Amino acid sequence: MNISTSSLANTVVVLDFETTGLSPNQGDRAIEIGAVKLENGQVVDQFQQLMNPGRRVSSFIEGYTGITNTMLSDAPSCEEVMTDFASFIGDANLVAHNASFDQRFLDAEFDRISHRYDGEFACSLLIARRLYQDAPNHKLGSLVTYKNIETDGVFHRALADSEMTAKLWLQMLEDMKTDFDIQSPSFKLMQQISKKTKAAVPTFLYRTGKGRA
DNA sequence: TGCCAGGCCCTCTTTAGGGCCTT
Repeated sequence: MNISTSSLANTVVVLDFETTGLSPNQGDRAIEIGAVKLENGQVVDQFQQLMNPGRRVSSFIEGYTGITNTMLSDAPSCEEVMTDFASFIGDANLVAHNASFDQRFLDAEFDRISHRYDGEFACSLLIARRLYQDAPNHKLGSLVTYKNIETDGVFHRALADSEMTAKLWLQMLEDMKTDFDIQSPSFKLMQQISKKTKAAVPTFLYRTGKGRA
């Protein structure tokens, strides 16, 4: 493995979209993308950009995100922003909270610019449901409180949410070290966890930590 | 007019239904 490949293997981009609604299949578009790049557990870069979806957003979305039609009127197009974002992520693996949602919008927006990427997704929500089975719920904000993760108090903006998700991701890696003696949890291992039943995860992690997987 | 997401996951399940998550 050469140096660049080795570096890529340890690079993860944690991302979050703000959008006009819940479904690109129903015509919804991205209005903001935020992301942080992690290398070997350290934040090395970040990305945040509003984008103009070409139509007005609802008052619900204005209230939910704080992103107004006025703010979007001067923003570059989705196509411009997503072209820049494609360069930012490269082929790194990706993390998001409820990743199926962000993956749908990433794929839909990349389709519009005919861009393909090779990275794979891991879902912090699915992993948290398995690792933190005693949490009151698994909303991002609730998990941040549950794990005493420091925030700046901003929610539902793309960069702030991606930063919180990145901190949650690193916390989960740390907890796997302390609770299951897994010193360097790989991205693949995290994906494996998200696909196992909740009941099977503790035994799986115990055996992995003891090198018996 | 009325409807409108999609995937995961649990259970009073599997020939189903509904809550949880994301905006």
